Amino acid sequence: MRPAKVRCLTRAQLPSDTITLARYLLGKIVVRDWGTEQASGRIVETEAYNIGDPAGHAYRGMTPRNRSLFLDRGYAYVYLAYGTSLMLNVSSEKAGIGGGVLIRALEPLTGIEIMERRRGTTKRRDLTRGPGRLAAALDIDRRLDGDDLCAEGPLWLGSDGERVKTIRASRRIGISRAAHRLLRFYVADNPFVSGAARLNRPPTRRAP
DNA sequence: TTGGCGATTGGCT
DNA sequence: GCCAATCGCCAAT
Repeated sequence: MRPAKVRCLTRAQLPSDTITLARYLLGKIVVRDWGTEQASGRIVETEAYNIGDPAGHAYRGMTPRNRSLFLDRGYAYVYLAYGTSLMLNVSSEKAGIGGGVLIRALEPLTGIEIMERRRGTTKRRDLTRGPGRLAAALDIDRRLDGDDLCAEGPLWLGSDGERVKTIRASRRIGISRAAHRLLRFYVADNPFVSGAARLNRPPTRRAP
């Protein structure tokens, strides 16, 4: 059976609220197109950085770096973290309002060999598990900042109709402000989700 | 002009 | 689990 056709998401399909979008994007597909070849992966983990979030890059207003977060929803915001790792975000609010969804992990779908080459490993599970890793695998850098993800250009968002079964939430990874908020979303029991195992278990009730 | 600080990763103990 | 690498950003000087 051939894989289902991947259709580009339209801007109208995207929820115009950061947290709703972060959940909506789980199960959707990131496609990287170099013209002669292509690679893609299914989104299995996201984090929401919504309006008024002190952990979000948009919190202090627009700057040269973060201006893409203030575009209409569905545009790429790409930045370098720690001087070593590039991060892919999807702008998530109306034009003029800053918000974004960080894509934290993908399940590799196509173009596996390209991603293996770019990552210097053939360990399938490590190819796109983690935001810096998936950006490296897909050759995503600041040149793609501001790219329209709702158009079939070098980088776009698609769907093959697949729906994720169970979405779980946790604290976000690697931040200190608003750290308790449950704004990280991931597909339950998916091996390509990043983060420590204890973050990826179902919520447990506190002992009495 | 400068210095502190990350939405991480990979290597080593 | 701990920690160094590495560098662009930006608030404050």
